[in-house]
Amino acid sequence: MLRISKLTDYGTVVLAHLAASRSERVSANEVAAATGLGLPTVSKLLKTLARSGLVASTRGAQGGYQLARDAASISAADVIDALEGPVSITECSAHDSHCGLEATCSVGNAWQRINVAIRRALTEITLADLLRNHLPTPRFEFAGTPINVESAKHK
Amino acid sequence: MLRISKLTDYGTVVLAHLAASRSERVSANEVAAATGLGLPTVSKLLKTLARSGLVASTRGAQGGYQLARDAASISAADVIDALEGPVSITECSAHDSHCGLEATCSVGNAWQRINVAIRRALTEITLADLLRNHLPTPRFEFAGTPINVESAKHK
DNA sequence: TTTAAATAGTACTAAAATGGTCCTCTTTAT
DNA sequence: ATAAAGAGGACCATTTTAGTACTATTTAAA
Repeated sequence: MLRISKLTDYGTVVLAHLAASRSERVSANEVAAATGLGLPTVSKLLKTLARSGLVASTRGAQGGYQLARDAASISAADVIDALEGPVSITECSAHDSHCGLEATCSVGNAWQRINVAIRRALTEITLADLLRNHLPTPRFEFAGTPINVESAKHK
Repeated sequence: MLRISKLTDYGTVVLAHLAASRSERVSANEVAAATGLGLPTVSKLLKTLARSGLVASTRGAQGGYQLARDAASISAADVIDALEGPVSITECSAHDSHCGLEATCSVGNAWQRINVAIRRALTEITLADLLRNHLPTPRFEFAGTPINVESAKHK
């Protein structure tokens, strides 16, 4: 449910690597090698992240990428926005015939509010948080069945 | 970003209609007519919702559906779980070669925490909330550009 | 007891999103 | 000049999603 795309997930990994290489310029190649992701994929991600201003790029030989701002001021919401675009939680195909006059629009409104709530949560977590994560991994219930965090984590 | 599927959205509409028809048994046909959604789609949704226990079904002539419990005790999280299954926010294709020893796993952990936060938000909003929604529709910024709520709502 | 109105379950198909790769162009240090 | 980078697309395969259809089962009512 409500999952972010694999690309966004990878994007976080890439950004985390940049954050770890404190302000030193890193090439896409190096990032790929360090993270184990494919070069074309990493390259694509970095290009997108550069276009949306999260990383700064330097072209030419000895070029590369670095975080455009401090890791503490890049939120999870920023990353998602950059890689998945500002699409709202509901899409609403909006065929004119659909959605009579009843409770329907109310529902749309409610999803918007949910959206705001989620967004707040995403804004509160920064890249810096992602790095200092020697917190105990919380075990939590998910739809009744407990999720095995191991299998959900990057291996 | 982070959007729920159209089906889940429709599911909410369907549930809202059931909630509005206070405990009277409603057939899939009636729901379809009332909401403007296609009968096969509504039918499929109701079957799924029944299987996951959110609605109770009665078979045979004069049969139909009704909410299994009070609208106030059905959360948005319940609806999403029922219609999209308990998939975590990150999928993590987990090819063994990927994800070196570095910051990667940290990232996974962080997404899990984000997941918890989102889940809390989703659990706090109930079907009952979805119904009493004559709240002013909030206009809010989304990734810099203000979202036109009209186009995001059901039309 | 037959019939028709319903749901249950599942399979299938078309369309859209996603992930991943590749190619060409531009920039720049050496 | 050359080679090492990034910029920007185009492209295709795979998966997901949405929607439909079909068959079986249940049950109220004629």
